Amino acid sequence: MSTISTLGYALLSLLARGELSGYDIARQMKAPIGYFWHASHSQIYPELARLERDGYVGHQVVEQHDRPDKKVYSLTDAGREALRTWVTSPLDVPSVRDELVLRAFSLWLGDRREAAALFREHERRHEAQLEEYQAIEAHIKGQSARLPSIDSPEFAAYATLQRGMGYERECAAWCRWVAEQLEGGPV
Amino acid sequence: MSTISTLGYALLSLLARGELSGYDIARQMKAPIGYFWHASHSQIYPELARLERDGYVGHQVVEQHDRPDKKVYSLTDAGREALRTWVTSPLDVPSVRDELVLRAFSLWLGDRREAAALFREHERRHEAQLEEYQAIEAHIKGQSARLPSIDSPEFAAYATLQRGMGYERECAAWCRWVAEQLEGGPV
DNA sequence: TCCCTCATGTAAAAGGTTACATGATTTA
DNA sequence: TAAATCATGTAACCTTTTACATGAGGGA
Repeated sequence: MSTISTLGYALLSLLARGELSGYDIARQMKAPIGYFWHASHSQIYPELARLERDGYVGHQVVEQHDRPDKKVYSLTDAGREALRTWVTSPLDVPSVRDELVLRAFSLWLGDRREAAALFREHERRHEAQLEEYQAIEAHIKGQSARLPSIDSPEFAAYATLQRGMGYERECAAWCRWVAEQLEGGPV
Repeated sequence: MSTISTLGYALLSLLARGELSGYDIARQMKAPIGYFWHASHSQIYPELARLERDGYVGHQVVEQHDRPDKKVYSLTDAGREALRTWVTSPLDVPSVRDELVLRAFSLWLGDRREAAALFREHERRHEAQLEEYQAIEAHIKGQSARLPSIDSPEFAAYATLQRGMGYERECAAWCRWVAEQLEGGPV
């Protein structure tokens, strides 16, 4: 049944929660999962075709009168099984690529004020993203006092949200610390 | 003078601290900068050739008797200037790709115990990496009571180290939280 | 009338990983 | 004798980004 790329699993992950068209998937790739695995439609459409060819998904054409017809994809049993075993299979820690950290490594060469402005701006952006996540969390907590069951897709989404909040909080804190050093240091 | 890729700037960042051969750079790409921008020798050698063609670096052949001769690269004025302006130029927040978070999104499908084991293992790895960073920090702090000057390459390296520690701490904490949820939840 | 949303694709280019290729010296 | 280190490269492949391409319907 040939191997599936990580992108392929990302698509299966979304389809495991319900039927979606390629266009729907492209939209879902913005939040919350897209913050940890982004893909654009030019990657999604060919990957769906590949998954279908290999028997992991199937599709039905849904005719629409006021808008273009669409292909609605759903998981096959093989697709669901592949996804299930992938979740707990061995995984190496990923190699991170963050250009801002790379720039920090050459901070001593750049203009002090410009550098401070850059880090302050990134601090702001990470804080804005954090607030977005916190609003989603508030919405979830508003619906029920306790966390969703561990076996539910809702808990899984909540877990990725927690990671998102932790990530943004840490990025913002680091940017702030760097900016403070740049602003407070000797002239 | 044509554009430089992020990888190119990564190489310039290292050369700004001193002359290095391609082989040296490949080794440096393991720590501390490599944790935020990795590259293997098959990328490094062609990129150095490109940077030289475009006038950002130059090289001298150093003959050695007991080991192979090497090409030692150094920055040109143009290379140093390009690096300097790059540090503070506008930058979009990067899109993150983390397969473990992607897997968490499908946690509800997988075996509970296997999932807990996976997250415990990643917790351990991130903690091990954190300890490695802390050892480097201890070494730096052992040399001098106060932080290195903001204008120094040492401060810049210290700043990336801080980011590394924050990153690993946050990853480990999240993995631990997920594992605890999986282990403590109802059967 | 112009732009946005819905909807699906292809193609070219850039970036990154893995494998191929060579060869001397040192260490276990 | 086998493996690791030093040293430099190329080639094939996979992934990702950006641009090209089309077309209907709705709202400002």
